[in-house]
Amino acid sequence: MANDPTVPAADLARLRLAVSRLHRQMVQASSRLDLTFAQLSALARIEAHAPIRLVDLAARERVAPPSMIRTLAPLHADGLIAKEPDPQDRRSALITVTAHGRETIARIRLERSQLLAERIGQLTAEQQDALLAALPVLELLAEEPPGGSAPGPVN
Amino acid sequence: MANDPTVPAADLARLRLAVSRLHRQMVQASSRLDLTFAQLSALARIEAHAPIRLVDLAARERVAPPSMIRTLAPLHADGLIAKEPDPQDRRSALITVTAHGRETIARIRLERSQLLAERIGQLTAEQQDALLAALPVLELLAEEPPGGSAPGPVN
DNA sequence: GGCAGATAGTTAGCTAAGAACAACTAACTA
DNA sequence: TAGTTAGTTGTTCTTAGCTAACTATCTGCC
Repeated sequence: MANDPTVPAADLARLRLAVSRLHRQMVQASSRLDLTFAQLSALARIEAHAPIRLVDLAARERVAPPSMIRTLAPLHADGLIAKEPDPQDRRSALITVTAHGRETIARIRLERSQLLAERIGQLTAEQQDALLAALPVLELLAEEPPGGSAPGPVN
Repeated sequence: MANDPTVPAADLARLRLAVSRLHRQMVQASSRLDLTFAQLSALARIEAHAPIRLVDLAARERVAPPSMIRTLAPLHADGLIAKEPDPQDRRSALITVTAHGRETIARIRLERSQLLAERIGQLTAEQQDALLAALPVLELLAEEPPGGSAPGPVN
């Protein structure tokens, strides 16, 4: 099933540990005033796939629909996203990012990346390159379904 | 303060998103039966710095002492760690990993890495190399203090 | 045409992880 | 002896998810 195990288990453990510690650090560093990580992730997903229905969004984020509702509620209340009626199906709404939402995403990304930018800026050029080279791979791992089979239409 | 900004803000945002999504995926994939991420992180830290006092461990993990106590309680109850009296200071205890603890860490790392291993095994050799090359950089980012100044003695 | 079952969105209530602060005891230190 | 430090307990909070149950709508079929 798997290829030759070029990556030993010890390195996988290191990767797991680094990711979870990095995440904790990001959580601790983020002010409690703006969007949570679940909200940012959902927002980015909406931006990438808009207009998208709630169930599809929930499926892509791999959470149950009620969880997605809770995640989106503050975004909707603050006008970062909008729900338009689906002409094909009056039960569902098509979710989009508003102009205000796009501005907010851009602003928050800048703010949040400040600290990380400073620390990455102090890495050597080689280390920065290694990070950038691995970025698409990390994104691939982060996106891909743990289940394996296709989760739904590509949209 | 920072070097030339070789890494643009957009990539930082991608990195942040990838890390948080990866973390969520790992959380979802882990069975609820064994150690949590905070526990694994603390355990790895103890392993690396044993014998270590609770306050120092808490400082290294960047949490308050009560949080660390709560994290360690099940580990102590299950005999994964041991506390020896500090001959220098009868208030404090020196925390170490027991043999049972070491076995458990090894076993859990193997189990948890199973899924990740399969998915990484399906990456191309170039992608695997990129990941491995970035691993030390990720660890550096994960370890380094967000504050900047030295947090305490090296051991 | 009309009904049975499936599906979209939602609300209510619950759980777990992870962390915080306040306050306490015991021990150390100046 | 007074103040500080190490460990601990009680209590609370936030984030992020879940299931169950409900309404409204859609769809397939007889």
